[in-house]
Amino acid sequence: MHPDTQNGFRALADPTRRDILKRLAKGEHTIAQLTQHFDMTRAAVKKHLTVLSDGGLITTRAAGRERFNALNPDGFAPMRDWIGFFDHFWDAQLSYLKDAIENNNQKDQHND
Amino acid sequence: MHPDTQNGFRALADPTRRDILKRLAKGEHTIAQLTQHFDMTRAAVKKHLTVLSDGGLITTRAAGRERFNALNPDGFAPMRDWIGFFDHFWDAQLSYLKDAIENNNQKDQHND
DNA sequence: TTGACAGGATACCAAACGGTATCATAATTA
DNA sequence: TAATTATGATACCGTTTGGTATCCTGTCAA
Repeated sequence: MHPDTQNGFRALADPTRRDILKRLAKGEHTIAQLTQHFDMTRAAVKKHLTVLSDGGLITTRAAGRERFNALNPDGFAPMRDWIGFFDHFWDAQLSYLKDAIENNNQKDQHND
Repeated sequence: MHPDTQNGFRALADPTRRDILKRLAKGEHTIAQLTQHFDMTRAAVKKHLTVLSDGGLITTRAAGRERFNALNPDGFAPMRDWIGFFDHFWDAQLSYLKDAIENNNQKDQHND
């Protein structure tokens, strides 16, 4: 369905990258700005940004020698949809639980 | 917030594991049954099931010498919630777009 | 009780991953 | 122009990961 599901989930699997996304949610950041918040080199942050870009979760806007990285909210759709598939099973489990409770009420009468 | 976010996202980052979850959505499976559908050994499938279990996405029920693996729909909540945080920014982008369109309508009047 | 069958555990391997160090390039600025 | 600044690219390194092969344990059936 969504071709970027794999790259998207891969991008979300690392805590540093999830942290980067949360920071980008507050606004655009250059690599240098992001690096200030992490205990790693600029090159390492750059690698994370590449993975996030491959996953379609961020976009980059060049301005002079700076490159502003920004959130791409649309990029979350494949993962949101994939996980959403299982919402149905959560509902199913709920109704199963409801049935179980009702059955228990009946079963209580003959102590089973 | 959710302690299992890391293990959950890690579990979802592999296509074989996502495939396993889709198959478990159809009902319980033993390791041997799952292995039939994949081009890998039972030991490899077992490793994937361990990762899925660490992520809280499946549960296991023992019956004799068989062990039935089942979906744990509740386990998806941490990832669903984490991604859900960014729904707000999608809305924000939409309203930004709406504003941009409205501004463009005004701007059209002086061709800017 | 002895096989056969389902699964667990571990050692091992190649590839991918997260990170650093280093060098190269383009754009500001003194 | 020369120095500085912001970034990109790449080689390299230790660890993790996905996979196999192998052996061990527990359960069912002759």
